[in-house]
Amino acid sequence: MVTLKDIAEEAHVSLMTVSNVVNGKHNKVSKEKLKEIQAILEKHHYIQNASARSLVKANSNIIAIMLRSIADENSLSSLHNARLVGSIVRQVQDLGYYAMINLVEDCESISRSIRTWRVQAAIFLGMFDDEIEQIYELCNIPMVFIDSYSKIRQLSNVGINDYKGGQLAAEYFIKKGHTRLAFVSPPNNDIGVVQQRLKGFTDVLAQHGLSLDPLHRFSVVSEADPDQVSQAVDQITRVRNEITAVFVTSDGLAASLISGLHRNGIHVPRDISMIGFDNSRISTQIYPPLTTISQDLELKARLTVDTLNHRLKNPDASAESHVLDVALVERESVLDITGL
Amino acid sequence: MVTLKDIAEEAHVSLMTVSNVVNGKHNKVSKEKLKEIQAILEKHHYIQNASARSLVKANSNIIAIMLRSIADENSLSSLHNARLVGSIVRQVQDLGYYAMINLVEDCESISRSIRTWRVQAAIFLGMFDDEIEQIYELCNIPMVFIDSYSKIRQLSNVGINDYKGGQLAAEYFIKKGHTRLAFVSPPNNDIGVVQQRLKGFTDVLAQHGLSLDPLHRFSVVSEADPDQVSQAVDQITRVRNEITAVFVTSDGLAASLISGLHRNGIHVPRDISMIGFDNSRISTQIYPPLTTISQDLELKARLTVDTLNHRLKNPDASAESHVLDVALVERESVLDITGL
DNA sequence: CTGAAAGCGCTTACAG
DNA sequence: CTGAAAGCGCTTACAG
Repeated sequence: MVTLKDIAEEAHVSLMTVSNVVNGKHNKVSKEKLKEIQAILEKHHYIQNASARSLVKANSNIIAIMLRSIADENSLSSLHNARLVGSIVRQVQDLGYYAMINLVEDCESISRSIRTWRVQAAIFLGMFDDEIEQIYELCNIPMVFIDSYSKIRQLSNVGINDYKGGQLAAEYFIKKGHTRLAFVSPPNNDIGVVQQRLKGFTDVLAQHGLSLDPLHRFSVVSEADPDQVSQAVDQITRVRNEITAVFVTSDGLAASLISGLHRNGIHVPRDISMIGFDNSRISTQIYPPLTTISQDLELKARLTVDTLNHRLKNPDASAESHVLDVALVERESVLDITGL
Repeated sequence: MVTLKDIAEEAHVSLMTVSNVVNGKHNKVSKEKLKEIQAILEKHHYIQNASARSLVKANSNIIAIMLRSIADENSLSSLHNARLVGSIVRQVQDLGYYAMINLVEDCESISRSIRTWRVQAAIFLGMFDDEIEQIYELCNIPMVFIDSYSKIRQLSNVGINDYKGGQLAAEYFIKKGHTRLAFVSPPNNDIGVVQQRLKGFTDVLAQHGLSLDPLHRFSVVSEADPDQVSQAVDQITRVRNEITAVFVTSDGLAASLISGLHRNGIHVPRDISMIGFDNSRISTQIYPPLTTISQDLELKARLTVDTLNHRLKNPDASAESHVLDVALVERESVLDITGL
């Protein structure tokens, strides 16, 4: 592997001069030497040793993507996470950083990999709100949490208006004549996103003198687990005559429910209407196409990485948060029953 | 940040002794000192500086995952890639390596990131066969290509029996009475996987005195692009009376086609039968549930990382390749028309 | 079992 | 504009 020293010898200059060329400090080098050194660099395909640079500069240009890993579940099997991570990696790379990806189970492992690599900034996906404070105190690097509802003030968060998402779903159902509703989500005890969507949903119901029967709230721990899904399908089937519409917090889960219900002879939207969340690709791959609450994942990824980049370039910059808008995308999974 | 030196001073021993403790060379340290040093290490939450270690050992414990990035497409928006990458990251991490993820557009960028970080091993997804030789000569580290059909002998590849997948689809269609068939895939000029599936498919047809009309082969460059998909839907719609069944090389694309055809009044399997590929989750989220060729992505990920790990632990080990089996999973997207 | 020396490849800070 | 010195935090190779 060619080093600065090798190049310096061949160019009959000091190592420092080559370093200046490599690092673009061209004003510190005479025009002739610059050209000559660049040619030699090119000829030998010189590539900087990131470890050496990282060691002396005490930073690494690595941005870590931390994915909470839940038991055996594949963290990238969710449509939302997969697309988001794909997009984040692209942004990270486009800004000249390296993307390291970590599946994390506890705070200890987060801090270990941040510190061992002197990771410069970190992005957190799927963390529980109560862990965030702990993480935040662990390492003093710029961090952005995605979709968190932690109460810590100094924290950068990029999320969406989940509350509005819930509102939109409820308003749309009501507009279409639905008053007996159900709600399906991951268990919401520790997930702010779910709590907010639920709150937006029930607040609108309340404004219309309606309410969500606790018996019509169903939870699915892992939407990748067929048993969990079919259990939810059975629960909905059992109350089919008590409800006319279901709000589901992810399109993937909604799709699974629709196909499960179909097997039980319950057709969407004929027998039950449904609204999903995310506007994932699957919402147009199924029949009926799914009415859903859309969010802009590319923008989410871009704001996340831009925020970190900004803070890395301006150490004094304070933490900033972003709340992205959501919108209802009308398709065909909700039946208009106002006429009935 | 606490260093070996700090620990050494506090323990009144040399830096070397602490290093031996940290690296588990416990036989080189007396029992008493060992305990004492471990306690101090623990107390200060010592974490090794990976850059320093990497610099002197000329390796990094980083395994790079190289994803071919195609224009604007999100490389993780494909169900297959997302799940595979999720699984690979888990395996990499479980074996004590770090996962760096790179979207690559050209060979240059591959070599740059491998060399700058002294990446120890690399995994390639979605590479074109003709680039592989070039990549292979670029860096002398263990590499595994996934789903490649490069002719280079020394190369480690982990793939599936695509040819058999094609055979299974054709045999099943024929068994169900289908003789006028279509084939939908990405453009297959440079993708071995597609070529093999097609060859398996047409070879079986030939054995039965049948053939695939070139006019019934459709290609979709990016299944994430709605325009591309609806173009394929229109093409199929136009020949609907000439065919009774379609073999599609991915479940995601099959799902999109089914829903697109549905909008054109063509129902699967009533009007057209369909077989997909991968047995992705979506195959059971749609209606009708998709008959498909299944492959084991978890195993694929495990073999990939195990192969690399083996070669890293045994520098003399030669490149090994794996071809995983596939199987047809029967669901409801193929109509039995033998009686008609 | 223990440690002093040299060096991995680079940058910072300084002197010319 | 140019370069000699020191050091980032660690490991290897060797001497005791």
